[in-house]
Amino acid sequence: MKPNTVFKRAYNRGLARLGDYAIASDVGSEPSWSQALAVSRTTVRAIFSAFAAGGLIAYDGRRKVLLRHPVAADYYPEVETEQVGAVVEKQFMQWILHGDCKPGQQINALELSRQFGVSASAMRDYLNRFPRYGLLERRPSGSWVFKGFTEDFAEELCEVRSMFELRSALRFVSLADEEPAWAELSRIGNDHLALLEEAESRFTDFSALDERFHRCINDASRNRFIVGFYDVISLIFHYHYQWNKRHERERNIAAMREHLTYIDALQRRDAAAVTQSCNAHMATARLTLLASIQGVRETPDPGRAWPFPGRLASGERPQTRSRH
Amino acid sequence: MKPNTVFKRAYNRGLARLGDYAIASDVGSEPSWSQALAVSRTTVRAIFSAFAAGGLIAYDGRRKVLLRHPVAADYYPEVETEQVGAVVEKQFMQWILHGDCKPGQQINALELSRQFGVSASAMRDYLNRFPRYGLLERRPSGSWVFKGFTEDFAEELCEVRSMFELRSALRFVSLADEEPAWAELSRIGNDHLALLEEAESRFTDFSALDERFHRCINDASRNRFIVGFYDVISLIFHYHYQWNKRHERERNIAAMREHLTYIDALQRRDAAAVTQSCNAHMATARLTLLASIQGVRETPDPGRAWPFPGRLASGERPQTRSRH
DNA sequence: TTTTTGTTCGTTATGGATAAAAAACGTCTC
DNA sequence: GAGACGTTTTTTATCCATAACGAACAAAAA
Repeated sequence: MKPNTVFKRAYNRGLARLGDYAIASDVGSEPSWSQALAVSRTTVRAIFSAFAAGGLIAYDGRRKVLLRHPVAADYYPEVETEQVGAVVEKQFMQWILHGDCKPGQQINALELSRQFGVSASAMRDYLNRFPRYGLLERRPSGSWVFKGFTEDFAEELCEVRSMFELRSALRFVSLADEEPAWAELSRIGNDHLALLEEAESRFTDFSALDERFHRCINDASRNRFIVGFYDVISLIFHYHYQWNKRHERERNIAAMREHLTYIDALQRRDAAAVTQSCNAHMATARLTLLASIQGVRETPDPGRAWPFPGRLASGERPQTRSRH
Repeated sequence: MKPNTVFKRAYNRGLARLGDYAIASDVGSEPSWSQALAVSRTTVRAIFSAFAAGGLIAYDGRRKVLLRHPVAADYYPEVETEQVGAVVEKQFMQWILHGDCKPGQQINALELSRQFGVSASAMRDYLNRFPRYGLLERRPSGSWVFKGFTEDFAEELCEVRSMFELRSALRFVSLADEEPAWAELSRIGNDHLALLEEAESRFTDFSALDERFHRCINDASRNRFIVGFYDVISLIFHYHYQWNKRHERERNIAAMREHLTYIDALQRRDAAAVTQSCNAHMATARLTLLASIQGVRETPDPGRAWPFPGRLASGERPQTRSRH
């Protein structure tokens, strides 16, 4: 049956929100919470009931007054707040990128579902949604074949990416001055400068900035297929880089420099310079991705099981792979 | 539970195959039938059991001898041989294309499933597979929004199609002589000539030929994203033209002429001519699709003249996008 | 030995059940 | 009367059951 992860996640966020109120004060109406937590009022009512049962609030006629502030023990464990779909996605991407499966290999959905600890239906559901990425293919018999996160895949991905990005960038140049994209681009440029200043300490924030930048450009295409394709890029890069931290700092700094050149060309509306800087950046991204794949594929140190912790223990280094 | 449509379809094909045998002769082994009907031996055994139960064959030790030839009443109705997925797709595309559904409208999956006479699970399953076409979008709440088969959609589709097709065509030109694609292109060219000869009577066959031609070109890209994108094109065109037979003959003849020019340019490996003929054809295809959409959406005026010339009338600008 | 058949087991496609969540609809209060 | 609340109705997420289908294997026949 349907899991109440929506409730639990909203409940946790609701606990945090209780901190904004003083003891004995009214915490506000159900609709306002519905809006704030982005869930239906039905769920808000369930949360309030739980708050009341836990002695956090008390009903006083129509008012709901805060009795005490929440403590750590009030929260649901993080792990219980994940949707099955998200769990499957995470596990599946790990399975793919960790690379126990060879290109062309048939996928046993049932065994995978057991391995991931989800039902066969959930697995099927996920696989159904996945094939648009071109990594999976459906056999006529109904089973699935993993096409492989190969160099070919990366090459083809990058080829289309380059086409789309250049097209979008050139269209960006012809946007009217009052388009909000210009302001966003300007902000992104400033954020690059700020991040470069602190590159030593905060360079991992680059990933989010990178996505923001390229989405900003791709959005200018006003083409749902181009914009949608960036979801694939985003997914692949997101997961891939998560397991390839090698030379991350140098890589990111170089990418930021390229971005700045690129942004400058856009702002000058210099089509030739945009073309050049865009192509240059795409070429770098391609090389990075390819190198990254080889890094995963090569020398799989068999002595080391992949240390997928359910949750990283504190003090544990996040996501390093010592074989690099 | 799982429907036995595979069995029924194979059974019908098996009945037809029984006609090849003489009364009282051995109809052959299970493996040979498994191969011929492209189903597993398990299914063949089920079919043979049904044949025996229906008095069509009799087991004589290890031999299976034909008792009588099948008659019309032996066949399962065609309708029962369709997979649920196929039924949903057909109904859904029909609903979209002639439908009263407006762009941006929320889709009620449960009601649709009732309307189509399938289970909610099947509907959900289908919707999960569908969104890659960019026509549907998932709301965070889990429901679906129909983005609309609008002119914008068609424009964006055609834009990407043009990019991909040109890229593929230019790569086609650089294929080595011994690549089988050249032979296929040559056959396709001949089939065009043959079809033009009989255009009066067989012009509906053009649809299949058109797909074969463009797939042949797109395959040259050797890029799974480009090749995969043609599935979207194919689906849209397939279903759309099915309900827009207006001016079909003129449309098809014009397209075939353009194809022949295009093919000739490819065979001469003349990149400039390829670029020109490809772009011209893409522009025509775009106009055809747009007109076709308007034909569905607007008052279907059967008397109206075909509003798009096979070749662009002089002075008409190709590929204008009024919103830029 | 090679092919065919009987049998068993594992996997997939679909429908159905159920609790969660959202939406809709009144009623009530300030 | 606008917004808040209580209640009912509808829709969704997930799991499960089951028959269909496929694949592998052993025994039997050619």
